[in-house]
Amino acid sequence: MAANKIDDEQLLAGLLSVFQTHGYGAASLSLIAEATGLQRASLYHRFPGGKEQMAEAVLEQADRQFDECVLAPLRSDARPGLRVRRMAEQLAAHYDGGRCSCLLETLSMAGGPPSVRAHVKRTFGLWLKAMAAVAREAGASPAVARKRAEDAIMQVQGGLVFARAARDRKPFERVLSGLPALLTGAR
Amino acid sequence: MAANKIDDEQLLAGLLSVFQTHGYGAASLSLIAEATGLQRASLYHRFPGGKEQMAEAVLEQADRQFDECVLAPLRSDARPGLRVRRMAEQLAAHYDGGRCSCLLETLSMAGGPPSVRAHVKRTFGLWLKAMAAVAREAGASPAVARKRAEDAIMQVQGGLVFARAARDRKPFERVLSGLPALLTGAR
DNA sequence: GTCTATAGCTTGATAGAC
DNA sequence: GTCTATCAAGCTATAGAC
Repeated sequence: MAANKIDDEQLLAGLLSVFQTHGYGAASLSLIAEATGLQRASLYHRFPGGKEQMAEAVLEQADRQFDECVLAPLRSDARPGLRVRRMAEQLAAHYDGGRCSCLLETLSMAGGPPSVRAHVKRTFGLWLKAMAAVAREAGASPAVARKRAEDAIMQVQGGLVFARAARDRKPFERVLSGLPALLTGAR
Repeated sequence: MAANKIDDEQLLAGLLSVFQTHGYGAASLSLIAEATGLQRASLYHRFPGGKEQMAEAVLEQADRQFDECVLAPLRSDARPGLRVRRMAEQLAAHYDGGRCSCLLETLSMAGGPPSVRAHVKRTFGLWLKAMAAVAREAGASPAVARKRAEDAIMQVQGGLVFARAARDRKPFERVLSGLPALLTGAR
């Protein structure tokens, strides 16, 4: 088993940065080759399914990373407010304080293959469920918990769009610090 | 002055739909030609500056439309809560209940020319200012008014991203109906 | 003002040397 | 496993007929 010149971690990091910033349609193999350090033909050796498979791989990696880093704190045995605060800290790191766009946002744009859009929808559902579970533990009814989780996702996504479009990351940071109160229903 | 086969309104509507759904980088001239009913070469006659000028034109049109339809209700002499409710109704129509992405969101992605990204930032500023003015009239301090306006924009943008990515428009509708209370500070 | 035709480049993807 | 070379198709943009 000949060693890969570029290991999977580097490869997926390059793929992530390109899909995250350009979306599916505008992510060209030239951009990906540049970001990963591999030639286009080498990318097809690692991903025979082409660009679609590359996007799938980066979504799977993002799922794992998101679960291990961002959602993991939600499953601790601390009190709900503290758990959410830790998730917010992980979110801040994950999105580099608002400097990065969300992969789910950019890959949900028109032009991508149905499999990719379906994956994005599914991942959104997992995130929603994890946050609603904490809201429930904080005392909310199922309906209210879901509503709070939806609000949390919308505020995070909106904060990221605002940061990118208005080039002002402060509101995003404010959203993150407000998440514990939002999800637990604290005043 | 020979009559245009496609009038400016149709032309800009086609441009809008393409840039809105695909962003700048993935908006190809073929897609634009198909959406507008003009051949690629004819598009260059109307927009000698090419794709960049097309994006600028659609942003200018969007600014006008946004000001005339969405922001106009904010300048009426009704009480603040009612003004915001009318804006929310216009927003619902503008984004077709969450079926459309926001042009400002898609054009703020990487890959577009600096002039386009600068225009997007400026338009965000106008929107922010208009909503902050209503919040002030409802009794908020300048700082609080700005914060409320930022929250409103983030929730709307987040709601649109959620609708597209999770394919669920309900939370976006809920955001719109909550805007009057959010901006006026009502409980 | 719109069209057909075309230039020159880039795209996604493949073949084959090493 | 990665590379260079290549393909057909797509791209942005231009030239010139009508």
